[in-house]
Amino acid sequence: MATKQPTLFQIDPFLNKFGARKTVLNYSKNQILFSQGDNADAVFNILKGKVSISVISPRGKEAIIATLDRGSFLGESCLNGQTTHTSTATAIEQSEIVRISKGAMIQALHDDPVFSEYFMVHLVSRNLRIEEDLVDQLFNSSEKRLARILLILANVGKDNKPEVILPKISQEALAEMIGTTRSRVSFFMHRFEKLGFIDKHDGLRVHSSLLKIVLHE
Amino acid sequence: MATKQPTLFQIDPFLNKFGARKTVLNYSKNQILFSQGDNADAVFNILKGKVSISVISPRGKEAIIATLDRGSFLGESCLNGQTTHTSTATAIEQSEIVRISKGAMIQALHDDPVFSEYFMVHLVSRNLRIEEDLVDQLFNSSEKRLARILLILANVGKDNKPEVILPKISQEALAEMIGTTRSRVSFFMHRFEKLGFIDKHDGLRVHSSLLKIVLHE
DNA sequence: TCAAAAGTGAGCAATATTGAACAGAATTTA
DNA sequence: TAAATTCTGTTCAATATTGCTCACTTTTGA
Repeated sequence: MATKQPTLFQIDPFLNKFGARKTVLNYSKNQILFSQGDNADAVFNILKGKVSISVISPRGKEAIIATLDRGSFLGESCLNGQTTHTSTATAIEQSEIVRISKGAMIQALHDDPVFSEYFMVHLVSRNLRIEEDLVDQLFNSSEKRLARILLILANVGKDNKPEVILPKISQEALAEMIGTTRSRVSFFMHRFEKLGFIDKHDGLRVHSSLLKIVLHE
Repeated sequence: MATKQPTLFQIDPFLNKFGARKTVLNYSKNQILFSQGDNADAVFNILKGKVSISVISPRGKEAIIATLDRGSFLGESCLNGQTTHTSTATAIEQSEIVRISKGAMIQALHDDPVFSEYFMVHLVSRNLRIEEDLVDQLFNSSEKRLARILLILANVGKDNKPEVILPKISQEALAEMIGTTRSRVSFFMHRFEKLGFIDKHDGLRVHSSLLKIVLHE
């Protein structure tokens, strides 16, 4: 039976490349890696844990535009000449992160084609994922967007079990991920529960195959 | 908001790298480069013209998720192991496009660090732009999204003129870009016109500084 | 050039969504 | 453990948005 997802290769084999121009950092839950507006002069990679990327609108509304796992890069926009961060990165659990200075990153990308490819694959898949999120927003009602994000969260484990227990997540956070209000999330969660798509005995259980119905209308 | 694109160098100096594994193609207006579902085995670069990237929902709604100019790459997702295209690329005017086979692209990225950097910058800025679009969708009403897309279109010329004439574009296309209905676009265009933010004497003129008011509420 | 096709300006009822409120449940922290 | 804080379920009126329809106008292509 499918053992663990073939983790391609992690960043570890490359780490020594960066010498002193990298730092391994520990972040506790809710600690901030960088904030919207901060100077952008380094790229980060998640060795362990999870990080959310969020944006705050001028009117104070918050949106979570990504949650990233082990292996993901953050802060790549500094490679593009961006001098400040346009989003805020927050550890959502105890995390271990390596910080690579912009210079070291550029040099490594230049010198090591294997690393460069590794990084490029990350960029391309991030691109795809954001594009999907955008399409989701363009096409779907908030009910469908909620169904979709629940399915995505349920499939992180990937084993395609019929019923998956979700890591704890607040309605508020869900609302920020799909761009709606908490009351709306509450409303639909109830509907999903009544319809048997999810249930709440020890944690939140998602019945993927049923919930998929919502997506296909 | 549309980050300034310092035209770096174009792809031209790299073109000879690809030898016979590239083709320069001519597309007429509305001709399709590839369709959603097609096999993805090449990367494209726009030498001249404009291309729109669109997605069709299961229910037949269409969304335009990007319009790309000279210098942009398309179809990069094949580098990520994607075997089929998740979107459709259509020339929106007479265009000259170079098609580079996946193999040739991977090899060039591997062999030529300068080309690799050139491509990476493209990926990162595309990422930023899509992220902005997503944030826009998450935060803003359709009125603001319309204002924003008009401002982006008006700033392609970049000279920051107070009044810019827009290349012709239908309300339908605008609706597909911002994820709303044509009637909504029609409604807001009128409002903008009444308020003096745009006007329609010879083509569509956008008064950028006024229209910006809408964004800041 | 002229008919067909595409685009536009309404208007309108049915829905969807927001945003704010409030009390009770659950969780965290001192 | 108790108080403080965060979450949740639930209202509800005010808006925003959709999805149509229909009559015009403009553009396109044979």
